[in-house]
Amino acid sequence: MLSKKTKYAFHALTYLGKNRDQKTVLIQDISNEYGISHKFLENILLELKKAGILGSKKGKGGGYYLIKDPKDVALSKVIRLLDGPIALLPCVSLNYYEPCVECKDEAACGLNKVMIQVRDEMLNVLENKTLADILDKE
Amino acid sequence: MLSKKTKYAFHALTYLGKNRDQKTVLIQDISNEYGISHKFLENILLELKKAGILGSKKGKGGGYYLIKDPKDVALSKVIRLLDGPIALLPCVSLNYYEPCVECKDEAACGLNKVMIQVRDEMLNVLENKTLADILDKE
DNA sequence: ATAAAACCTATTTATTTTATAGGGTAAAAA
DNA sequence: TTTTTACCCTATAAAATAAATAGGTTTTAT
Repeated sequence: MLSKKTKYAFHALTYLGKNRDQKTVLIQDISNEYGISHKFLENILLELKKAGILGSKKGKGGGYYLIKDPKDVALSKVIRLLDGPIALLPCVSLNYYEPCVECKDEAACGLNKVMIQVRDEMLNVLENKTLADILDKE
Repeated sequence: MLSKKTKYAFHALTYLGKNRDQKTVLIQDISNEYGISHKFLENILLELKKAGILGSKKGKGGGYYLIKDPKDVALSKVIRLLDGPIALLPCVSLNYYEPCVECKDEAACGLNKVMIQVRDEMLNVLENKTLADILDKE
């Protein structure tokens, strides 16, 4: 399951995507819209900014805005940023690989092979679908 | 990510599948093989038994054994049993559905639609691959 | 100057996962 | 029939992670 952090990130991105006509959007507006704690959302937006997805402007009249084209924001990127690995096992993660401690021989692990398949099927959707696809349907 | 519980369940099932020639296998043997706490594993095997995947025999010479044909144990069943939902959002879970609290209109949610796709791709593997597929590769 | 807003770091609280404890119960061997 | 063996069950504790909060700092428009 995705964490609330990731879910909130998607909500925020959706909101910002819908309001691209505005120069900036306040954290407050987004947290009001979805009933998310202001401070919690603040941390999330900061991460999205550090990742180069959002831009911001400080001071009066400031706020956040989408810096990337929605079609260039893959869903996988957002999930990895806030939640970490997409794969179901650390030993098949592309971005957060770790061997399974109890596994003697990864090459001979049947579970490993199936989970690679699952990962690839997930990525097939999550790498190709973007924020633009979400916005389309709203 | 799958929990350790689920991972251990797969290890145990693999071990039992490999040793189907024996009448029974001791918890101790499995926990030794993978370095899993005896008591923790005990709980997991019990759940697998309640779900009709394993059988057991009490008393001296007792232990656990596979009651189902490995090809009839879908990976999805094991995951749902120990971990719960496979879907990435509660609002797209087939077996553990719950609406997202912050979501006003599920039918108009773009994220919902994409996550249904992800779920279906995952299930396409996890429902069709079974314990037999894992055993094959070991 | 002042007010408004993002920025930053740390801490606390809550929840979930993992593990442990300790006995109860059934079955089989001797 | 006694004893051993190992499953069965419930409750609790410890650890890890996720979620939320706190309080100050910096920047900018007016």
